[in-house]
Amino acid sequence: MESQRRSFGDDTSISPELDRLIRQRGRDLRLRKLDQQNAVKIVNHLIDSLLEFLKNNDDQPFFRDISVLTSGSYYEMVKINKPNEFDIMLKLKVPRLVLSELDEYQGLFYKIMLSKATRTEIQHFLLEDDRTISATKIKAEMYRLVRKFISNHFKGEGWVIRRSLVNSPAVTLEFKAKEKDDYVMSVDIVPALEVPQGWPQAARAGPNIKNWLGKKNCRQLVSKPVYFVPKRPKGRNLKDDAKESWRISFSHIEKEMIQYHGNKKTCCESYSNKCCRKLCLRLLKCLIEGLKQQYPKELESLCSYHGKTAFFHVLSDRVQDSLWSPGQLSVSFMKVFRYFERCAMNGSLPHFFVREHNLFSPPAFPKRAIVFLANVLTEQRELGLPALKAPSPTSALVPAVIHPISGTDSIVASERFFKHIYVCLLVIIVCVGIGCLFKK
DNA sequence: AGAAACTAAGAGCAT
DNA sequence: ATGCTCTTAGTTTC
Repeated sequence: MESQRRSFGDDTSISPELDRLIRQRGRDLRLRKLDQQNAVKIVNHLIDSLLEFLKNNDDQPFFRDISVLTSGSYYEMVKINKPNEFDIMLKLKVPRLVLSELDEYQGLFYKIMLSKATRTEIQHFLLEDDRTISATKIKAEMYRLVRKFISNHFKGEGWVIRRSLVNSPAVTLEFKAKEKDDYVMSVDIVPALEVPQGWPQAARAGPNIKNWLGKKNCRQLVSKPVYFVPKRPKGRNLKDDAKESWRISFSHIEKEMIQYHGNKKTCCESYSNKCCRKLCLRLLKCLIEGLKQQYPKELESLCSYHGKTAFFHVLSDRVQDSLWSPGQLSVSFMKVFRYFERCAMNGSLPHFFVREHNLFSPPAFPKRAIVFLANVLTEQRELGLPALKAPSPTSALVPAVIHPISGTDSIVASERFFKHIYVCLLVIIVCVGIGCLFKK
């Protein structure tokens, strides 16, 4: 009995050293105010100018009527180490839409059509049927506009547009300071369609937050619109619909849940009722980054969104504010960690809003990677979380942006590119070889 | 549309 | 280390 409790979910066994490590690391992860000031000056200038450019641009009226939705960890206030990644969603005004879920993707990817024919500006972004909104066309135009903006207004100011990746919804801008090579920032700009007319069927049940945030807040959140970003599922040989597909995004809901995270309204209102929920998420993000750095190949499909999702599941189950008091930091973090570990062991991490979609299912997350992750997490726990110790401040500057919406590491695509080259070379060599044989 | 009010969190200082 | 205030950035509201 005793030993069984120890091997499952027993959190009483946190050693003083582990407790100290968790607290120390939690402090180190803070963003320095000076870094923030420097970053914000540059990034806000960029975003303000980009908005002005888009609102006044003459050649693409559809992108004139936009509004900004800041998202991602910086704007959720859970960014760790350095303020070097910013996520901006640009909401595009669209007429009434009809969504149809793509089979095989359990409610995450959709084909989006206009509910009736239109003569508004969106007509240039439709497929031949004059109804279906083309994700690739919208993304390509976003890219073209951002590139035009940079070359017209930001020449030589340190901003470079990153090569577009087929699986990412974002146009990514990178900032490199001239003097300091190591100073890198990135801004992801993601076009998004707003769908105010209720959540799609797959998410209709709503997130499991009634006990945690209360029925009233739940109703409020569920009455908000959902967004769709131009992202196609992973994999080769996609069907035509999948190539033009949109992925549902709950970034704005996630941001709100992180902001109003308490069971009681008074949570984090003053000193006396501070809680450690956000800190737990930061620590989990740190651990994930550390592991990805240590095993980049094996954990290629792992991203911070998996951690965030697990975190939400724990919050919705462990609702009492008192359980999350700062004094309970290490206990709380280990609860989150153990849940994440169990998800990996079971190969099951349901999307928080689209519950039938398992984020730990192949092909997006290969079986091998799940098994590897489960083993690595167990090992981490047994060794006292060495991955938290890894000094990552410099590594955080390596421009491997994990996008919360895209949920994939941007580096993946470039690796695939090189694989293609290898394969091509191999084929050529074999052909030449065969040719030589025949000559003989 | 822009200013004011409000919130969160880092910094600094005292204990 | 912990408690508290001040400052700044982001958001909301009018």
